[in-house]
Amino acid sequence: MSYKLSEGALEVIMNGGHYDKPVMQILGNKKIQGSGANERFRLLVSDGKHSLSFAMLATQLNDKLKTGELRVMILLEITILAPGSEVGKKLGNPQTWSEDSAQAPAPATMTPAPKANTRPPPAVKPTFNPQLDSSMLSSQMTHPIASLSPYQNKWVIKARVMNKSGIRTWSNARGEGKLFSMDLCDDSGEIRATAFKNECDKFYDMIEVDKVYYISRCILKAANKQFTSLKNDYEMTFTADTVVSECMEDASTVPSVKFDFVPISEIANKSPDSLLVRNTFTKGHIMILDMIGVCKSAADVQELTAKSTGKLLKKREVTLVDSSGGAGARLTEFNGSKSLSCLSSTMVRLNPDLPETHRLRGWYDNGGADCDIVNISARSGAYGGVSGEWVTFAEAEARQLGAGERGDYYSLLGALTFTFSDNAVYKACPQEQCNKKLLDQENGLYRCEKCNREYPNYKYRLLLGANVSDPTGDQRVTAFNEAAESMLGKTAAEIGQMFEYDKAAYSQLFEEVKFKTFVFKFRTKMETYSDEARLKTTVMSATPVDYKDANARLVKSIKALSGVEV
DNA sequence: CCCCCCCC
Repeated sequence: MSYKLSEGALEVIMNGGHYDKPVMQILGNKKIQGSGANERFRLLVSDGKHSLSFAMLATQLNDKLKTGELRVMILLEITILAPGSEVGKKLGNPQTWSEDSAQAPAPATMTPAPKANTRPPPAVKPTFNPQLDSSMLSSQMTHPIASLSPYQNKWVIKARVMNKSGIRTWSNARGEGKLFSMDLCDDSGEIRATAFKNECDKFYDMIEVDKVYYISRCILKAANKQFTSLKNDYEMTFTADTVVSECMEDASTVPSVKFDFVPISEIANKSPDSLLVRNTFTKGHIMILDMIGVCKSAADVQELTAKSTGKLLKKREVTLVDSSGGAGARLTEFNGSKSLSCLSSTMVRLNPDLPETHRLRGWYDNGGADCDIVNISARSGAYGGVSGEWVTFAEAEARQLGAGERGDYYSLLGALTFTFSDNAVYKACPQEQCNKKLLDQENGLYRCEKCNREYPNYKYRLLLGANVSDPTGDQRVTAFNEAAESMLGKTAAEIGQMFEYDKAAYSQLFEEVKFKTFVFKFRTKMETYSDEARLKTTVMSATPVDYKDANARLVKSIKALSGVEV
């Protein structure tokens, strides 16, 4: 049996023409990406005259590839005329198809399958010119960003610059250089583009945020998901051939940046752990979000040195009120205090012309400025720490509180299950700032090792060991003077007197406080004693329970857990 | 080819 291929059909198709029901030979195939629904195969096809490897069996590109400069051949439907095992050989002597190999122009449309000996008709004027320059670009021939892949390098996108970084330089073992990057979007999707060295110089000034550009001839590669929160599996790199041209006509079809503003009140309830992006630099989880707010106050610029890198840093704290703004700020939590940080990718826009801005301005100017604001960055007490939030022992453990360098602070509603009366009170140095335990010289004088002095007098101080329980667990804690006074309900002086003169009352006191409930503020830190790591938890304060407040918290957590209004 | 996102 002989096989008739549609000789010349590839040339017609690749020049933008139409060829009805071409007969081709499939010389090979390659799985190119994805799996499941994204599975896609690239075929090497031959019409006997030319062969072409840019043929894809695709689904999602079908409706998107409406452009005139069809460079990828998409096989929508094929009928197998004969299996390869039967054909057994490559038909004809196909040459790899390229623009240059198309000598003759073809008509834009060519219907029924040509007879075997018909010479292919002349091709239409190529729509894609190797000497492409920006003046040739127009909306008529653009590709959706979502269709870009490393397997197809002849494309033009019409994209809006959402975001542009500053120029950054680097120097490492592999060399040095500079770069800037930008995030581009169109109505199909978004992609990160990076311009290195020469291209950095060439395009940096030209690229402006919010403008729309035609861009072509970049290299595409897989995006490293660790470093981007954009929804694209690929990212692009500018090359020496890259062409960028500002779109001067109607750009309204290209969407502008879409913000998904998170109100501050919602940020309060968000945890950076409900991660959108895993931050590999700090081993923690970060959440990237958009917010819009009125800057109510701004602190001076502070200079500090990063502990980890020794790098000199600058920071400036600003207070934003009400709803939320900016783009891609980083949510962090430090001892319960929430804050947003700007990343290098963060775009800060002043008075953006958005409905949300006007709404916020209206709110602020009409009393919002004077509103009582819940400060979600507040740290409780003088110690820093939890912003009023109560955690349980189970949560404290789950959050690994205390594992860090500096220790963590948290509040907890719990009961004293045991207090250790032994050595709970001691004679301390009478000096105001010195609370060192005195050594009894047995001669009416007491020696302070710290002050290197002897005193005839002393003051009583407390150092109380206790167990605290909550419904999820318990913890051995230590309470120093003031916290211990709160727990025992007596002053150190009173307790000292009891210890000296009324041992029974003293013992009774420690019995009485058993199962008393307090709101504790703890500082906890992992410490190592003879190679054994142990959590050292100190009571910073113990206050009686305000049950109205406790109830409100309970109601709030029931709501949060159940989603039901109570 | 970068890939840093820090501090209390």
